[in-house]
Amino acid sequence: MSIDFQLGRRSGEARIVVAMSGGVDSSVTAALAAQTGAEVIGVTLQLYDHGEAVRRSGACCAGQDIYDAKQVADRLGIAHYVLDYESRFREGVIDRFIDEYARGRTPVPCASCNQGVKFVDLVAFARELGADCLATGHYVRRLVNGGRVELHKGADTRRDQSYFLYGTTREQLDFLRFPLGDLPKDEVRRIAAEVGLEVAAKPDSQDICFVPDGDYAGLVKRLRPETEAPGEIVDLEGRVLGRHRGVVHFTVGQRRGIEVGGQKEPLYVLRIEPEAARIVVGPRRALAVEAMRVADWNWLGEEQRDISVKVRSLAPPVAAELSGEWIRFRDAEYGVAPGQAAVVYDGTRLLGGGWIAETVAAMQSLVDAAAA
RNA sequence: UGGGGCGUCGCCAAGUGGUAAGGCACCGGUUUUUGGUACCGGCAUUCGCAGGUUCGAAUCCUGCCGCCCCAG
Repeated sequence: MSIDFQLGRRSGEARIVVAMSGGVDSSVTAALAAQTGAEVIGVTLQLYDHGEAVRRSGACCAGQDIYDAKQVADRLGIAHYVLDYESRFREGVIDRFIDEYARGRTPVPCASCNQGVKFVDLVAFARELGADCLATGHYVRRLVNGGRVELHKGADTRRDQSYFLYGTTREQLDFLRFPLGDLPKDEVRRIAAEVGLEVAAKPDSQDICFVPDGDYAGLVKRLRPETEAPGEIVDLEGRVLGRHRGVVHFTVGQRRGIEVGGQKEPLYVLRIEPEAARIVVGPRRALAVEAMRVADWNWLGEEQRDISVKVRSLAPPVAAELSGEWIRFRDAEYGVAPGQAAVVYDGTRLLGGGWIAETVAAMQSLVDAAAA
């Protein structure tokens, strides 16, 4: 297995910085970099610390994972640094995450992490080291098309991570490399085993890395107690259907956990009103959204109206029309939650994206009735 | 305390003699580097209680308890 890092110079003279989380993917990335003959420097970010060594499988960037990264670096015979980015991670990712929930929105911490700590701070550090590129283990592809650098989905569509990387700028993209983008996951694991990496069988990371037990609500509540203020659950007509134990527990589009029974059809969260500590619920058809406004755009493409867009990491992109900061879905989309990322594609190419700021219900009459 | 109606899983609700549908909620699992969604599976040996009739009752009879409505 040999990967061309497209460095524009003989690999023996090149220097590659690899972001190493301690997982399989970034470890294989480091291995592939080392195979080119370039000087490779592994960098692991310490992003948070839950006190003692966190032996939680599926986490990253703390305790055990830092140790794992160092082991891999040792085996590969490459330099390895651990950078303390805890305060930056707290401000750029964790605090933002908490604030968003307090606003009744649903954040995507992995996206803010990539577009902040990883692709701003770490890129800057790699440049300071005089590196020719920063390589990461993300499943996305960087393609050069007629002198233009493009970001595409990973070849293994089930593993594609482009959704979380929509905020990557052109300058960052010039400097970044994603050697796993063309590989299927099992091939990456096979390489890890072949090279003899201890992490070859390590479980994939999942959930929010800085929430040790999956209880993200607990974290939010500690810093923003108002998010656990009990309140009313109302329908679109304002009828009180029940009570809830804090807006922090809800996301637009959510079905389970509302705990209101006796209905003919399931209820979904339609809207969160944090000031009133109120949750508005309704049937699935009331969840239909025909358009959304997207804020804080990052754009890598050219002028284009007909696009496809993802409003969540899973689920395939859907056809839509782009007009300014507004996106209009061709068919109604369900469960569009403010705070999530809207990521725009043309085929496999990622054109850009931003945060979902507001949505327009397809069944406007229902919303108007609620406001009256 | 005259008349009428009702009481089936947490909620709603089929079922009127043949051996307890379904929906909602809830629980578990699958999927997944966000939250969710979706999908799959689980969920009343028992029908307000106590007797009785019957080969057999949630379904028929009797009594009691509780609730609702109308009339006082």
